[in-house]
Amino acid sequence: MGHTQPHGYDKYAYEPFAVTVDLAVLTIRSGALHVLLVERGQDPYAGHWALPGGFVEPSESAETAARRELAEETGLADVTGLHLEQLRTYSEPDRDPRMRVVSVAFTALLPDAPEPHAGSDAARAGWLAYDKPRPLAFDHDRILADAHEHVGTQLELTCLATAFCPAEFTLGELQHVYETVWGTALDRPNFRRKVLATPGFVEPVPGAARLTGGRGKPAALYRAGTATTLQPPLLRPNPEGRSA
Amino acid sequence: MGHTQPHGYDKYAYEPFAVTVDLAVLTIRSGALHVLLVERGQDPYAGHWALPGGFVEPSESAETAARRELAEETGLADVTGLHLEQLRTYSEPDRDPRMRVVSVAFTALLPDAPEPHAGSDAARAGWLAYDKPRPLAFDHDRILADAHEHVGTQLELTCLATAFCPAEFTLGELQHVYETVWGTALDRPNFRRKVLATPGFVEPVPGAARLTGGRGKPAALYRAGTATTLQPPLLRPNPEGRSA
DNA sequence: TCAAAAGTGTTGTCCTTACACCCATGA
DNA sequence: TCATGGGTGTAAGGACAACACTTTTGA
Repeated sequence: MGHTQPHGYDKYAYEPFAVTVDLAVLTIRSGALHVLLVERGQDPYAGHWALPGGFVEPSESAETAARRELAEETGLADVTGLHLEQLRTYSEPDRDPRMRVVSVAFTALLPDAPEPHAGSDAARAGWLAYDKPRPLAFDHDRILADAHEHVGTQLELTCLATAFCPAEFTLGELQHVYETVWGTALDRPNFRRKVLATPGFVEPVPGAARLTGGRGKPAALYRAGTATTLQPPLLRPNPEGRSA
Repeated sequence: MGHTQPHGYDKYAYEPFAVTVDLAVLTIRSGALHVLLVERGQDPYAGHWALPGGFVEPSESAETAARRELAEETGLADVTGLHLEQLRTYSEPDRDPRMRVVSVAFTALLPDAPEPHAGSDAARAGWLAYDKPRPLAFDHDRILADAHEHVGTQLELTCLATAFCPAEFTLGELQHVYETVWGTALDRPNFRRKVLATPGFVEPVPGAARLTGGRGKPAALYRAGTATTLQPPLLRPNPEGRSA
């Protein structure tokens, strides 16, 4: 911004850039990772699934636009508290065949999954299992993969996992978040100790317990704590590469 | 991209967005962290220091534009191998008083510091000590702070530190990178063991040694290895918050 | 009484830390 | 011979992995 300006201040000297947001909205449904997708109603990629998103309006920041789109697509009344995080920006010149589109991608994590409504441009909208619905329109496969990788890394380093859980949750549910996103099983005793040993990760709800699935011993309930970072980190069992 | 399009395909229906890149180019000079800055020649912020950057051209991705700007600003002939990483995108509507500018910010790390040339729009360009030159123009203070934080976190998790070093370096120099970016002292024996115990972090240059500053025992030389991630991470001594 | 899920205990291994100490070089 | 920086050794403490085991519920 404000640097070398090839042709002075003529705002229309160049082919304009469109700026959009794309949202990788993740949730856990019936024990599996799901992603919010819309089915495109028009070309290009008519009939393909795509990430929800839309244009940044003149008075908005990308973050504001993302939150507005999230509210519109999920039908959630209050998205102010939801975890929304910028992923990265995709700007390859040919990523949209119609014109030059630069897209700021976000990840959002939801505790449970209200049914979405289809927007103006979309034929359908819904939660689809993470593994299934490829290929997506445009470069959305890559964006979604980047989002998954990013969330996986964030689980190692931060207390983000609680964003997938409702206000009160059991440690088993929290562990299930990790196992679902990472695709690996964790040792329950060790996970439990690690979480409880991290100050501010979770705080107990006194006296409360929940019967989980009707089977087994009732589990104590916890709320998300105030801490944001995990020190030391909670590393994935499979020592596989991280990008970031 | 390709989602709800309020007014069809009229590319000029809206006030256009300008898309730029901003570069936080960091290096270590005489033992201190330095950042590449340009002094603005025109309003707004004439006479203020700012991060180098410029417009993304119609045929470029943001990454390509960033690499081009880096080459132009530093005068380096070959920037293909240099470490360049997308930081995040800044899109607040009022961040440039002239028009709507969305900027994709990058971090770049350089081993040594060739003197930069001032560009067309800039009065001067140069390496300034990281702590000194505030406030910068626009929201560049925040971008620079985010870049610093990001690099600090990357040093914990990846083998990125070698990007600050020349092709052959001593372990003392590598340790100095950590100490400079983090602002903390590290225990030399432990640092040494940690680095050497990580396969692919560094590889020894057989038989080579360098007299460091003319004083002390000559140090063995190492080259950057092929590994990219640190497993397990090399945590900062001061357990202070990370953002991400 | 059994299956299922929560929760506790224990042990060995690895990593980290905080040191003490020796080595090679220039002044 | 001293200051300076490189390099090795070591013992204590913490974190983690693996596993056995107990508890509490519904069927």
